[in-house]
Amino acid sequence: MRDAIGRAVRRAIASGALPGPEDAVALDALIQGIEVEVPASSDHGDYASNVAMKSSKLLKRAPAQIAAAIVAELAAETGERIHGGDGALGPIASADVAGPGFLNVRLRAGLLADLLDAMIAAPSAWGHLTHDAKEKPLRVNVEFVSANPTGPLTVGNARGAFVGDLLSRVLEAAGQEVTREYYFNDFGEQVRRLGESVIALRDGAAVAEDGYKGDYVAELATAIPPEVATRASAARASGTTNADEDEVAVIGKWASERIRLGIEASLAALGVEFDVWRSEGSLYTEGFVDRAIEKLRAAGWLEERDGALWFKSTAFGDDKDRVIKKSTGAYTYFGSDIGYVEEKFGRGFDHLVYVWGADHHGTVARVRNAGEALGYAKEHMEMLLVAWVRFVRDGVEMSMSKRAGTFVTLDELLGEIGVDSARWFFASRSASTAIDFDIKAATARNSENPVYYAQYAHARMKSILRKGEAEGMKASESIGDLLNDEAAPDAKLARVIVRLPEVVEDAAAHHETQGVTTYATELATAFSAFYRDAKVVDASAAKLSSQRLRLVAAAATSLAAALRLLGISAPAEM
RNA sequence: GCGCCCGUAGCUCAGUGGAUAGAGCGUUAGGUUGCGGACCUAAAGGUCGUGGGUUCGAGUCCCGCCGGGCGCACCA
Repeated sequence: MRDAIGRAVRRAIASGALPGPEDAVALDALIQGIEVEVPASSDHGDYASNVAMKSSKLLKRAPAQIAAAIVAELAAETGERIHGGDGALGPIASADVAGPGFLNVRLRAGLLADLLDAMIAAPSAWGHLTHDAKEKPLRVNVEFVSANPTGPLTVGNARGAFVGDLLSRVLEAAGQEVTREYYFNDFGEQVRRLGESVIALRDGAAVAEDGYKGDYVAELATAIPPEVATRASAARASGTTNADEDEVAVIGKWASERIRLGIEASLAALGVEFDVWRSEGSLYTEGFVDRAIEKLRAAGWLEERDGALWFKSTAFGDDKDRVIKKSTGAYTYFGSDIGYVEEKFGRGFDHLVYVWGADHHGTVARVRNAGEALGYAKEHMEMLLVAWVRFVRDGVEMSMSKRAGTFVTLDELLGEIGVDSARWFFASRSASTAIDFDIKAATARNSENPVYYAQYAHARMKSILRKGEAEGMKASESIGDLLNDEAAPDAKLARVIVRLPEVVEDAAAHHETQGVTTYATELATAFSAFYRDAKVVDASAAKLSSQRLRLVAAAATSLAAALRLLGISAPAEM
């Protein structure tokens, strides 16, 4: 639709109906940015655009005049294909000018039927945007969770896990090639502290003040396999002072890998699976950090000061310069981050997304600055900051202290509320908003919880299809004339069904999934209204029944596709 | 003090500079002989924190203020 209007604008200018602008670049930007929306009231047509008002200044004509010229061109438009469909789709039925210059467009009734038929012909592709085959898909790296494996994931990690996975799914649906990546620290202070804590408990000693004290540490202490214990005692006997080889290192490394496997299992239970697990240590052993530093040094972005190595981040607008290598000779996390940027782009990604907790916002500027200094464009390094979640039960905030041992693990939470509920909850809220998660409301298996509303509608659609089958009815081969009456319940439902591709496009463009949950709810609501007003399985009206069975099948396909996009199950029965 | 995020209905939250600001829950009043009542219809409920500005048009963009969250290390 956007394209159709854009072409109409260009043709109107080419034909002299509208004056050409002096600024061709501005015209391109205008056409690129044409906004098309589904009006709140159907009196305003199926689609509306404000392009005439937007372009008024640039084209030096009154909005109404511009809109009229576009309408004339649209009337001539034929063979328009929208929604990325392959079929030969019909033209726009009518377009008119309203109010201060809104362009209101109505689709030919047959178009809706064509769209539905095309969709049913390829149900598995529904909700996935098609692309020009010549166009190479964007390669995107989405790094998320990335919690260090020194303890099980807690509910605090839940939002990042879902947000990252949901974003990945939406980008994939939009035709991008996504790599899901988990970055973790398998060496250094935290892992040593973990090793020390496990050793202390193994030996019946007290855990140090800054050590890890959760129950899982005690379990680790009793689960050290013989092979690891042998290596540990050998390391101790050798009396080595090498922090990479001593007993603490051996035990710490084993414990953290074991925890990491537990994390992997927890995430898999949420339907979150990673393509790449990248350890921080490997960035050093494989030389990425050194190479990145040499690259920065050669470009003049480094400076020795007070015995430490600094990156001149202020040259890129940061508040202060940042240390890469401390005067002790040890690298900072920032050093790893720099090596990692180099490593990721080296793998050929076009775009990097980091899903970080809101507490990381202080590091956004420095990492992007370093990326720019390494020669990569800032706009290809995107940090998605995920806001805090307060977990609330009966109106009381649950305390979440690792030190006090009162934290709730992700496994516990999901055991209580279910993956579908949790996914819906996070998908329906924007990542940047701090939210309250009411565990009681999320647990309720009733109308308080919108995810069940959508799933219920799907189960009922499937139930109708089963009933039709049981009565020997078959869905018709095409939707036929079922949708000719625009005011009938059938056409109303169909208009909602076909909107999914636009919803996916918007979600991918904005990196937000709320639109998908809204769509699922709207489709479920539209189906409820249809269900109330139209009888599907009716032995006395065979043709109508078979057409409606086809319509219901299309509704089920679209609702299931929307839910699948969110990683939520679409049950046939509940 | 500086920076980032946020403030929308009683509650939890949507809202792409556009037409009458929406949804779910909660409240109130109704509905089902027909395929799943985990349902449907309707009503009440809003100075979009606040004061300016930009714009033909601002919940949306800009500035100030108020309130909340999170950061401001040669920590990890």
